[in-house]
Amino acid sequence: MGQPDGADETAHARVTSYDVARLAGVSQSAVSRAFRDGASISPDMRARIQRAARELGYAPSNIARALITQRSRLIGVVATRNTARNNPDILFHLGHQIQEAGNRMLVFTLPDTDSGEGIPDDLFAYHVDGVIAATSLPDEVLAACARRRIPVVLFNRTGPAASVSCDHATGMRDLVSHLVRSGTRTPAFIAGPADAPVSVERLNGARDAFAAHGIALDPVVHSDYSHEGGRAAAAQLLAICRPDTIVCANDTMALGVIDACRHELGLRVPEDLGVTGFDNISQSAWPSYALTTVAQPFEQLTRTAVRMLGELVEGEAMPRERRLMPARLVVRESVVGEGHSGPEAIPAAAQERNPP
Amino acid sequence: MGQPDGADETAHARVTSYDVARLAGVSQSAVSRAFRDGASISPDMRARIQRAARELGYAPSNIARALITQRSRLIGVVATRNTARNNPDILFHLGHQIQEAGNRMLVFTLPDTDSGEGIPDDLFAYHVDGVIAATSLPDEVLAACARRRIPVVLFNRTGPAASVSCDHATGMRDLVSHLVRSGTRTPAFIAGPADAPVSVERLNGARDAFAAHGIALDPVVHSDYSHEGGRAAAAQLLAICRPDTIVCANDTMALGVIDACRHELGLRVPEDLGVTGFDNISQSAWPSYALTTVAQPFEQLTRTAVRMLGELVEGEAMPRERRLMPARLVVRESVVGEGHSGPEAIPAAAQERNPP
DNA sequence: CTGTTAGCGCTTTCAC
DNA sequence: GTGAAAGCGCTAACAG
Repeated sequence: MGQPDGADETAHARVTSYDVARLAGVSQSAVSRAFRDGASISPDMRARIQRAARELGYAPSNIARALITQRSRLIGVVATRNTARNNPDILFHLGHQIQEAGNRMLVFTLPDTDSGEGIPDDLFAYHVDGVIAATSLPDEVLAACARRRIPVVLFNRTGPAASVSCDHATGMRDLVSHLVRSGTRTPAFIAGPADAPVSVERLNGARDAFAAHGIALDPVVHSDYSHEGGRAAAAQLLAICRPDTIVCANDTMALGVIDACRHELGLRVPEDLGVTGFDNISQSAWPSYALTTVAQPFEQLTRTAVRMLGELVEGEAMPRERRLMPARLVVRESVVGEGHSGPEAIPAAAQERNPP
Repeated sequence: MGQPDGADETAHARVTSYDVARLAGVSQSAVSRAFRDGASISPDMRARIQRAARELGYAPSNIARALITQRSRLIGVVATRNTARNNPDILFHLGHQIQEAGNRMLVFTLPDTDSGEGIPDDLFAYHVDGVIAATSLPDEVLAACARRRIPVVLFNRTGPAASVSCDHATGMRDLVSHLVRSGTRTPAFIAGPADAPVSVERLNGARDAFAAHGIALDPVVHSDYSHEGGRAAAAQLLAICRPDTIVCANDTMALGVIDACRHELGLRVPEDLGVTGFDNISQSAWPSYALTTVAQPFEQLTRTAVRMLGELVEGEAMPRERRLMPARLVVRESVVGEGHSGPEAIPAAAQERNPP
């Protein structure tokens, strides 16, 4: 029960531009103009209308506006649970930057298994102005978007649409160079799901880079990007061979590998085995792990994706341009330092130090 | 002219119900009915219309529908970066469950500092049917929603609206009971930001629970929920006193405390010092930490929030009901086990493992 | 600069 | 069960 809590009990139906117009004694179009910048309206009238609007608590309806304008100011973002779990910042940054551009983020979450067949109808139902896909969308969905002139930016994957990706291959090459200089000769690889484009790129990047040094990357086992998956893969791998370094397709698995080594397999990292990751998630910097990895420039990636989509919506960009953002090697202590090897490696607090 | 297949260059304007009606040789209202369940329409006609629609690639417009129906099927979700970072699953689960109910999640991200004054206009602009707020919304915003009959569910906080929260107090009481049984006598607390409702509840819960055992919780220091913040707070705390257990307001800080102890302060956990968290994020289960904590039932919380909001939208629920979901104690190894002699047994400055 | 008119794509009475 | 007409709240084209 309780008292009516301060809020007005009268059932206000939605306040419309018409109501404001009446109160201000002007036409509806005047109200419309008062709420759009660059419309031709006298400052005087605008002020009067704004006052009336405030009095009534009026805010223009984007829904009605979308209907006539053919611009909803809605950006569809398609993501899977993996995206949310492994790179939580991505969704936040996307939302934030979409907002800064004056739009709103409409989220389409897919279970990791779902291929996304079902979403296009909903995408169209809400008249999204554009789509950012952090999931591999089926080609038919992409084609349907193209047919309706809805621009799509693929995030960290490629396909028949524009895309923004981290340059995984180059990042891997830098990492591998570092590893080889540090003495790695018998590397193994723990990949993500076999159909994850990002994992494939990283695996191929690593394999090619090692090959360029005359080193074979073997064995390669697949896992699921998770900590538990990394642990299991490490156990499986180390039961059949003894690599000097395990290169992982992402940080989360690498942390699982380190935990498996230390807590189950009785192996020291980095003395007995080097471990590397990819992403540079925040946990990798924690001193318990100090994971050597490759940083994805998340914020730059999302910013570029949002900007690119904006340009596409305005018709200012090529519909299939690919933008690659550089990755950055982050050397910490999960592999022995350069020129050293084995148990006598220097305590590597020195490694992460920035040159003056 | 236009072939029906994908690579058509003709700029298809939006396919409308009118187009479908013409192709099927029926009225627009028939098309409308064909796409709403429970409308009175013959199965025969529905089939014919669906076929025509498929041929044209027609999907009904939720935007236009919203205008007439006064139901946008849009749910606004307000979150800060903290939410995204510390509990990434929340956003995913919310999105997923909102979808299952046939709606879509429109995300409003706020910088951690922003109070959210600016968002209500946008909320109204998109005619959201309801709002889930994982941030403390100013009372005026809540009042504005109430005036417009837009139901709001507060997530893990209370205020003049319905709410769904984890029962932090009871969770803390269970944790404290466990700690006291395990020998804790001189606990300290690391809280989150002083104005974070969740942190306040957990702090008060801990303080009251310890008081019931005749134990004072002291000192209490505030930090920022982050790993780095936890590390810093631990250093600060242990410089001035030597508690036997540090209770943290969330897991992330607790992990920072553990890292600080082991890697900077030369203290063993749990032998020299017990550490506990709250949330049960995935990292807490990792063997490097094995953090004793209290699990928030994230999925249940989000599910309840979504369902409750649905009921509110349908007018089936009390507008200010509060639902509390039970937390669950998760005992791992970051505090000494029951029946073992507590940390008092160990001389304070005894251990020196990792000299700085 | 301002008002009038038409209509975005849909659902809804209301007749039939 | 089906169709005709009216209009959701707004902006765009055109007069004035």
